[in-house]
Amino acid sequence: MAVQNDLQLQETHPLHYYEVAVNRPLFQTYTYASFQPISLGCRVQVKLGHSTEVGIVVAQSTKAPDSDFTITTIDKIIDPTPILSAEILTLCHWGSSYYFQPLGEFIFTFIPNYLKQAKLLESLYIEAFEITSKGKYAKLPSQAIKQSDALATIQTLATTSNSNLVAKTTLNQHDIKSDTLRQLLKKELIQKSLIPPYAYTTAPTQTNENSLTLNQEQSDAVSTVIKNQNTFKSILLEGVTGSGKTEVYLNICRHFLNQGQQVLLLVPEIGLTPQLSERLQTQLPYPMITLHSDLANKERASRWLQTKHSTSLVVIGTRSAIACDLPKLACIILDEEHDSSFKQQEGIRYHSRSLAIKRAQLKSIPILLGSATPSLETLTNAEQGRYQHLRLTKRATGANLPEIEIQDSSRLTANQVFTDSTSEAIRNTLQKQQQVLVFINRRGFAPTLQCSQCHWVADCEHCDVALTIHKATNSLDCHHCEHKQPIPRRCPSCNSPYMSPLGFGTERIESELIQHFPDHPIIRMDRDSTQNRGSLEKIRQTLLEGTPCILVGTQMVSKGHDFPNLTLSVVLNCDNGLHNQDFRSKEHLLQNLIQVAGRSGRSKLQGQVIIQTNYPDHPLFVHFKEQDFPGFAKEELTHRKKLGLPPFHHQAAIRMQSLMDNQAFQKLLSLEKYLKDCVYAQGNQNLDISLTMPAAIERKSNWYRYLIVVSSPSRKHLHQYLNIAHEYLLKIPRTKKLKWVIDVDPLDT
DNA sequence: AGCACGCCGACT
DNA sequence: GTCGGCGTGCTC
Repeated sequence: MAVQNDLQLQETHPLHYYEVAVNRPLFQTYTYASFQPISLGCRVQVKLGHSTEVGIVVAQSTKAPDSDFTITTIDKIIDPTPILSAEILTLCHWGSSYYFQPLGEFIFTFIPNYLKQAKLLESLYIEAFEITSKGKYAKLPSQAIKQSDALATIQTLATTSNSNLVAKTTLNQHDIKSDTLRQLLKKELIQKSLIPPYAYTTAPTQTNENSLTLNQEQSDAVSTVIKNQNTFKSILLEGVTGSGKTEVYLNICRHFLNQGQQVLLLVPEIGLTPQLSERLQTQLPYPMITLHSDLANKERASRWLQTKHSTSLVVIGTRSAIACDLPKLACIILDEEHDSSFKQQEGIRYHSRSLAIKRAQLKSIPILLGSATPSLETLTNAEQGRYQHLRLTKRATGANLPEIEIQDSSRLTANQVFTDSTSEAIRNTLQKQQQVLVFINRRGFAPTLQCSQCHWVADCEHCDVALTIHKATNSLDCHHCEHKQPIPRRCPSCNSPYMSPLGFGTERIESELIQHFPDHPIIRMDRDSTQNRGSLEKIRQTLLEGTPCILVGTQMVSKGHDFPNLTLSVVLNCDNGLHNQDFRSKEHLLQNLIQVAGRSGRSKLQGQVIIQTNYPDHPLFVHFKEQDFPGFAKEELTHRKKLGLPPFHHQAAIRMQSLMDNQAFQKLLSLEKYLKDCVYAQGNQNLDISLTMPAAIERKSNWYRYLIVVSSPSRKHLHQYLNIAHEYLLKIPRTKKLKWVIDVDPLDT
């Protein structure tokens, strides 16, 4: 072992060794030397291979490396103070090994893009001062008026704000000169830190504490969480739509904030509506930070760095906010815990719910999982006593359950959208000056373009899917890759001019509605219509005004919004959720339907829900009509238990894809054989290894995709075998033509 | 993931 | 003879 730099000059300084993780798919960390001690969690710049990388110091090396390679020194220490706390580092270590993701990449998924470069945060950080313990009781000579004034000012500002740290700019505004501060620093009466600017914490605003009085169930929920203060405890809050979960969250937040502590509120991707943050903001006289995906880079970084500097703080964020630094974290709340957007499906795969629970455990704090329709995993955890199960059974707002009607759509012709009775209901609602929601989980005009003569269908040339017709752009778009093409005039197969759209998407529903209800505004809300910044907000404002109108949209309409004058929800085309091969599709469909139903009649007005289906007798609708999610869950769980499916068996998918159709399949086959041999050799009956099979869409962007599903009732056994599989996979290099990934707790197999 | 190295085939 | 495509292996 040798150190590259000149040791002679540095001899008096001890050499430190650190493990550094970089943002690359490497399943190990690398050891670097430093003449200066560095805190764990700081960013550093290091040479790796032939390039320069930003890395995170994740550990102190326990031993000086004994092999014969040359250790290089760290080029530069980027951060004066860690950007990741020890707690977050521990969480990332756990997550990285639980999910079989490279530590560096895992850590970097939580770091804002702005901080992924080596740029020092000079533009972001500002100087701040706080009084030292020595400074608190210091007696200054009577002629040092400026210094004692300065101390007094810092003291006052510190007590009126929520932090001991007072920004230098603030002090300058109070006529305190830099020179005075320097003298106080020299006497160690104050100390200096670099902190991110405070501009992004919303200042405590006007208090509006005339909160609604809670009913018994609600206040029980609040007190259960408070009672478990400083204890690791998972609590499921199962509250029917409108039962006032938000009030519960609010009161929990208020309690902990009053104590000068912090609360982390995680919400689904599109659930982070201004509505929710406004509500919390006006009800809690404390600062709040929201972290969502479409913030400008710099602003996001600024907010992210800010969270650790403010006591009495609520952070509201999506998935990745689980790893923001909150030293005074007292409680985690995971709203809509069943929502699948908490699971990252691309790139680094992890589930925020699992990380949140792990974090609560590491920190010994309670975690509240809220939902009207809990995931069967969470329900089972509650059932088996691992989580406490609380229920909110009463609609707190006083609104009644919506009237639910299942309409048989099997006799409609191919070009008919609504049954007569549905049209009638829409007309009536508009006549009553109320609003209608039409929900269809498919964007575009129609999902297929077909030749009426020879039944040729326009398929994507890169994927095994049909192209979607988009009238707005007058093109055929693939929803699985970037491919777009013009709509052909004639059939490329038989030259017939009769090409017709098959099926319905939001665009087509919109145009149908415009024909049928020309006197009312039709508003479309899907990914295509909300691409511009602010367009979502504009739609929301229109709906809040209460003008009678029809809102047509995908999934995105069903989350988080609260429009008091919306009284009718119509659900179209949910039938593939009934018969999908994915075992979770029924669970997800019912969760979705109940959520959509919850959109109508949220105020005093009676709500109404119409489902149009070709299978009106499907048992799922019986549960839906009675809003009986627990009943459904019970049946479904019996079924899952019988089949050895989650949550009774834990699963992992080993996914492999290649640009050549055979490669990934062949390599997976040999892994399958290897794993089966291992299981056989050890005589383990506790593990099930599936056959190598094609993914639901076998070819996507020209990648041929296959998977093996490994499952076991024992988490320990599953991971034991995943470790074996992982060892094997590490010998198969991931190249430009072949990729693999282990997907622990997959949501789609 | 980058990047270099090295092996092969093509082309002034 | 050399330019460059791509498969392979390494990064403290």
